[in-house]
Amino acid sequence: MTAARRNSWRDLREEMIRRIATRQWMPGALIPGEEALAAEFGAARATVNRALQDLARAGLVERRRKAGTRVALHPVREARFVIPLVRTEIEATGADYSYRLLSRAREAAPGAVAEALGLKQGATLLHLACLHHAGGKPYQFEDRWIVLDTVPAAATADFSATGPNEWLVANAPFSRATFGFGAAAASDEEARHLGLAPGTPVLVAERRTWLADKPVTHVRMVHPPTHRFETEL
Amino acid sequence: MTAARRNSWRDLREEMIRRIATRQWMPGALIPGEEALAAEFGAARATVNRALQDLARAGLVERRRKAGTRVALHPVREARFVIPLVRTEIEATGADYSYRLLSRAREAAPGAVAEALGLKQGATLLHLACLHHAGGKPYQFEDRWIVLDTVPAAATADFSATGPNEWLVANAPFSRATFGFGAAAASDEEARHLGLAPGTPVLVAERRTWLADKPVTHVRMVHPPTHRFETEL
DNA sequence: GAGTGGTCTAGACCACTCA
DNA sequence: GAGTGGTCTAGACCACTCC
Repeated sequence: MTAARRNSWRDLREEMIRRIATRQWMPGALIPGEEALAAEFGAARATVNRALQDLARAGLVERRRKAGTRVALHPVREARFVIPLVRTEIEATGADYSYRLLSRAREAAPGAVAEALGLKQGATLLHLACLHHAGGKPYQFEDRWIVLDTVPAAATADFSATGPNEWLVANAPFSRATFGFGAAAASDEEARHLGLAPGTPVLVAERRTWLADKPVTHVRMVHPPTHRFETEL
Repeated sequence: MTAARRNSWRDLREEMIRRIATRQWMPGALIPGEEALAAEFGAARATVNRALQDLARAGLVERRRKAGTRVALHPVREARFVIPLVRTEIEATGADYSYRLLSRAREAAPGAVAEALGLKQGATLLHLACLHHAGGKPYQFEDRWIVLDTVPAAATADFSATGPNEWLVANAPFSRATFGFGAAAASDEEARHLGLAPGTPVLVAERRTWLADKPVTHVRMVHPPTHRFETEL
């Protein structure tokens, strides 16, 4: 067949993006309803709907029942970062990966950690400090807290060979997670392990997970300032 | 079955997540095909498909034609950050927003900027420095380069009242973008405008956009170390 | 109340990939 | 070649909002 059957939802989406980019559909303007577009493109309404939903997810249009669909005034495009395992991430670059467990103990969670996980102050958690190397150079310092009430098996798990990271993804499912980035000055401990001067700027990523409202883990991942999280939109 | 009319694709997704979380569907295991699930849930295959596609997008399962759908071994969940306009972002918190243009000039792009955009070294771009305040306190220092060959209208645009940010989203569509996070020590200029001591750790976000292979803009957004990019997965 | 998007169904064909 | 996901269609009803 020829151009006739080129009406996949991706084709529709592409055409809609073109109309928005060329300002044939002006920012803030109402665009035709799904029924009208379906008629124009010679497609089913479900197909038009799929294309429009994708544009809405990308932030190019805003949709409201009864009000209709309009081109977003401020295209709020989203950045999607994939957060792989450290090991996977490093091996993907072709560099050698090595892991070392620095310490392991049951300790009272610091106030900030307890608060982030919604635990009462002073709760006792499993605390691990780990170091990940890429190509022989320090790559990430991992400061992890695991809630043993939620993941009792972690108490007897062996984290000396593989990181808690990998153990958890295989043994502790979660239903909700938060993720955040920030910058900070390296603490003495972080600086020592990463081979930096104390106070050096470091990139900090934090992740917390829950399984059905029960906190699972909190991890603070510290990277040298040369590190970049990059993504394509 | 429970067969009330509560078989929306979200309900199916929730049940599937539960099965993965309870390891009723083990990591790496093949799960039933769409047809079988549709029969079991008493739903149309399209509905099952919608739920499964959503799980795949979230990284919980991996799908391949003929091979079927299996629970992801390493739940490579992705973090999605919405990158709104600074103004929108600040106003959403209820704080007052104010903007100031610090400088504007045509200059040769620094090597790093030219390289990131794929321009030849020494290309002349429009260079803007701006400062965004939230609630009277410095929030973001914006160091922007605009490619006038791609966006000639920027040469005569007035950036004294509203930021290049807002002007660009309304006047310069793009088809590709990259986004990245990193940590750095504040330069003297950045520190001065953000009210920090030089060398203080700052969170740096960079964004570059292209319109059909022609570079549009490069922006470096510098935040005080108190700043956090947070997201829910 | 009425209009628009959100979703479900049933059936069909296609496209990819594995054996 | 055959099995599985990917997508399209046509029709229907529902849910939310705006007037």
